[in-house]
Amino acid sequence: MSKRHVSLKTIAQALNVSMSTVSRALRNHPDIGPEVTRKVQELARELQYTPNPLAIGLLKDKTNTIGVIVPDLVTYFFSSIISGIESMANEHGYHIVIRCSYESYDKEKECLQDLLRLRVDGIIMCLAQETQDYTHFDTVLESETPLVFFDRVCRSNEVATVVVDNQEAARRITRHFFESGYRRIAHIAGPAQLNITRERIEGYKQGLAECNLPFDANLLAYCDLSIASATAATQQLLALATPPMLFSGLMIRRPSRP
Amino acid sequence: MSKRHVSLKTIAQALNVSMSTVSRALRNHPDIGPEVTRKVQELARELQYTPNPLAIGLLKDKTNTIGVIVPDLVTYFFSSIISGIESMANEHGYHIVIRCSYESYDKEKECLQDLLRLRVDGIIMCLAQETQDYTHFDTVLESETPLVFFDRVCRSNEVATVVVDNQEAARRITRHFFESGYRRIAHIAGPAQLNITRERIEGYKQGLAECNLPFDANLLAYCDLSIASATAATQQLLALATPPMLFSGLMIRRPSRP
DNA sequence: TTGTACGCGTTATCAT
DNA sequence: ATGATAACGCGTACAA
Repeated sequence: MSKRHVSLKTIAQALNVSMSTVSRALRNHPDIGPEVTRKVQELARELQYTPNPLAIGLLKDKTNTIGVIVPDLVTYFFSSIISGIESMANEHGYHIVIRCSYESYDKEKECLQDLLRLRVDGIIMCLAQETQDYTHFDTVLESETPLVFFDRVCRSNEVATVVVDNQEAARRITRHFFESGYRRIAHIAGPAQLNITRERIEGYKQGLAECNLPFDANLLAYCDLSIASATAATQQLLALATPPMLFSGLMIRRPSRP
Repeated sequence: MSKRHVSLKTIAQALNVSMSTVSRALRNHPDIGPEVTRKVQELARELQYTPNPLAIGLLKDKTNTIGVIVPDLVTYFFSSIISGIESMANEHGYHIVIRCSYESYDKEKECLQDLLRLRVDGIIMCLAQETQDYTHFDTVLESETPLVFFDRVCRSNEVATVVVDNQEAARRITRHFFESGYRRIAHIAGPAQLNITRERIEGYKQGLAECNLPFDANLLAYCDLSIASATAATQQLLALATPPMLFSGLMIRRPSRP
């Protein structure tokens, strides 16, 4: 018997009533007499009673826990996302358990298994860079544990994903510039082989087209995403006059087969 | 009955043995016959059985969970500390639940209560900037939940703390420079009213003394910790020749009354 | 060597 | 209006 925590039994014995009476009184069950209810609640407050979430979890098969796996805890991108998740989870009575894959495939598998073992009610994660094989998510799907990928995703017809919609973002920002009165809108792109680069350029062109602006290859610069090369590209464009900008938008994509 | 998870009962029924036999077989208890043990373990693997931590937690009054409260999840200082905690916790079979106080006193109290309610096995936290009153830690101490403060601390004779030992760090780095052959060692300090400033200056002077170097007021510059003012202070010192450096060391301080 | 029974804290069902 | 009991999943002291 743990004396560390007070339980229904503690209160029941102190008041010479049954545990079920205490349980109901605390939840304001109408069947319980007002006098008994008052006494029980008073003692509960005094003793700082809080229901044991383990017991409730066992009974209801629900932990109110969301598992979060990120490749890296320190990078601003991820820590800010964790911050958002924590905030939302909290607001809805959940708490989050953080795990880090360190961009490792093996570690990612381990984290995943650990979270399932914990009986988390759901998992939100970003794939590790190393991960090429996606079969370890079979276990998660079979367990029917809700799963959401963000940023780096896979198996997107089976799993809900949250990703930056690069094309839409580039399209919108291009239009935004146009609507703000600008007519020579440039774009600094990343490495040509990346998807995000292609998507953004596509959105950029789409935006231009929607605004009836011609596409001018001189206004499309490339960089390797390093600060130095971005600076160079900027200066190259500045020589042509108008400074370019690029924002990103966020889109939630639901699985096509739910 | 949850069909989501397989339990000892599931295996017991399938094999026509009792739950306790299964329980023991899985833990390689010597009392169980090798044949039965093999069968049980085989089926357990096949069914992907994992013990329910809620049940074990309830039984042992232990959750293997460490609660972590930080004022801010996004700042590098905190996210890197969380990363370290996660890593260590993990290595020792614990998982961590993250909560953020957003530098708010009320939120901090709330986080603390939530973690206690969760029955975490211990709490690691950094005080919110707003927090001036420290009585809300009474509850934690009474519950005998292990508590550790880091960086910003209070009630340090009752609670274990982990803080940067500014004085020792400044002393050591000063000696380090001396031992590396340098004889004119400067120091850039922060705002004069801060404790950390005083401590570092103290250590700096102590280091100089230990090396039999005279303290030269010209080699002590001040800044307000902003990049701009630190730059200015650096340039001021550079005019005098030797570029200064300042590192920090880490020390673990145990409560004086354990 | 294996099974039975109890307890951990809670809720829900069924009696009283 | 209140109490006894079962069930959630597990470990263990005790019985066989």
